[in-house]
Amino acid sequence: MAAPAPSVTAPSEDGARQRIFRAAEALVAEHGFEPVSTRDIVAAAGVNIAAVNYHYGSKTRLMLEIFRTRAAELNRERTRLLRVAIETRPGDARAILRALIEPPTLWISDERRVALRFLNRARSEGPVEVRETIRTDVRHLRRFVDALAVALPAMPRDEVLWRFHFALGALHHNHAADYARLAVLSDGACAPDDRHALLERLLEFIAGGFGLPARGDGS
Amino acid sequence: MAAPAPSVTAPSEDGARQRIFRAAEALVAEHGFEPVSTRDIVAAAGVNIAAVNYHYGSKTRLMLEIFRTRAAELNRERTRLLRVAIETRPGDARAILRALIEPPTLWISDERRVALRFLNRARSEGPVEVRETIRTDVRHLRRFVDALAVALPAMPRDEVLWRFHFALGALHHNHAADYARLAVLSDGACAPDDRHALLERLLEFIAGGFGLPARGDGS
DNA sequence: GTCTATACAATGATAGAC
DNA sequence: GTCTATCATTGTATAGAC
Repeated sequence: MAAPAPSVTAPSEDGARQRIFRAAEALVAEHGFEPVSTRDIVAAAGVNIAAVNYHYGSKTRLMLEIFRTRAAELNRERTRLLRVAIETRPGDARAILRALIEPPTLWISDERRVALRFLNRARSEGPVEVRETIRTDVRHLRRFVDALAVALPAMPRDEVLWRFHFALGALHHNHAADYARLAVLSDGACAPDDRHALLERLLEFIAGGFGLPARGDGS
Repeated sequence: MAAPAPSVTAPSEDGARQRIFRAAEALVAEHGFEPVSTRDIVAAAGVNIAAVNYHYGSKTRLMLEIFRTRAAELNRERTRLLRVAIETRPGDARAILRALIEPPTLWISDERRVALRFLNRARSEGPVEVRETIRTDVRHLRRFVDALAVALPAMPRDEVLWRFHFALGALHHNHAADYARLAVLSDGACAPDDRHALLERLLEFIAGGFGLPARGDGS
């Protein structure tokens, strides 16, 4: 979050470790896990084949580290937006859902795009250990479920949880391949170019799934 | 489709080819693509290592064949239900959506469960060629989009397509891992044991996403 | 046509020298 | 910290027996 602090010992501030991280993230984001070999990564990073194991232990642990780093960044932003939503619009379930889906929809700067594509690929194609982490680490999601339960007091908690589950499905169905399929199905009419419009569409779909009335006034 | 015709030459009616198919499907359904090697498959099928290449050309082509077979079965059933829905409940968008999600939710016999788990895994973890097929072969989905457009004449076709896209996301978010995550998140309260209840929940979520009013009377 | 034994290149990982 | 050499395992290919 703060600018990189200059260090006396200069502990590989942009050393081999960082270069491996960036190269692996970029290659996997573009080509996927399966086609990217350790040798591809070290070639792009300009380091020796053994460096991956030295710095990260294994290819899988490298991928886990990238995943954890980017997922933490994403969820930090979500949590911040959730706090704002609860404070400024208490009881507004739509604002809570917006905090959930806005970061993964609006990360569109070059750097963020790469991070997002890596995260999306990791979710489905990633090594078993990454998917294991996704399955068991749900702390960040619990905050949203709790907030939704407060905002929707008439809905049983089971019901909130199920609908939240379905909402995550709709949200996660946003790989490049998913949109490519939609493009085929729509003869090119539907493309995720306008991310803000996509955000509003997705939000309205999910809000409808939660039984919220169609949006009346602004926001 | 017809019963196996007795043949004089007995052309491997339950021979190596079939055994490889079944073994691969079962192993991948249980363990996933990555951990199952060609040698695991041939060991389970009781055939030689070269048999996979002889009968299917490659491991990937074997997986493609399994995928195409099971996906065709699933989509045949969907299409049949869609036809019934259009005939008996013309203009009922909820009935159309039900035809889409019922087969992949209610395939619960032992044999169907295996086929479904394979299809779900193929969708995310599968080889690039399988995902390529999923991306480009959308004929079966087009029928549903067309039917929905007829049933929802006030909704622009773009809007139908986008909501259909989100609905597929909610529907496909039903891997074992996804439900495991929901179980963690709900402290064990939510589990997909009752598939009929799951079907109704999912249908109501998607119907809400399409802006349909909450279900009034039966069905 | 069907199956087997064997070989091959590429992969992720590791040991040990420097 | 970095490198070279080497390892077992992977998917695949081929030659030849039945």
